[in-house]
Amino acid sequence: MTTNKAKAIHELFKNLAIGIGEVSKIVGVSQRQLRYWEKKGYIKPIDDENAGVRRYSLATVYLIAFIKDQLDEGYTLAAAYEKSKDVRVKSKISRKFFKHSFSNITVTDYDKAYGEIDLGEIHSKDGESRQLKGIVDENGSYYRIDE
DNA sequence: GTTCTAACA
DNA sequence: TGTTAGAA
Repeated sequence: MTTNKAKAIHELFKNLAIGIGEVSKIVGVSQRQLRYWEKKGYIKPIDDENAGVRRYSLATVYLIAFIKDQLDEGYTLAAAYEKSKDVRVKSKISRKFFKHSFSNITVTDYDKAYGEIDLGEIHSKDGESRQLKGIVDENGSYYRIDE
């Protein structure tokens, strides 16, 4: 796939929006609740030029679904929202960390999906530089340090 | 037919 | 929070 195509699809997803009725029906949260959550500042509809109707981004729909799940598990709305913020930052940290690490994967067995992931350099106090590898092979998955 | 706000249950 | 009214 060309990067242009990938970008176009990314744009498409970014611009996807669904109305309150459908969100309510799909996620199982009443429209009343959605408007209430908005008033409390937990969710925000897409800034729409033709004001009058709420439209939610895909990301917001996922947030709504997450909050709904937490609510079903007994958390309060406030607690559910705090938790959503927590997973949001942690995901972001994860992405930032792995983004630069997973570029180098060597396949050692295509059929069995074995390989070695270059996780980057290890800077030890003795000044030595070593490579950290994530290995997936017949022994499972584990780390290995290469000289 | 859908969504809006506001108000009452 | 559900539901309903009346308007857009």
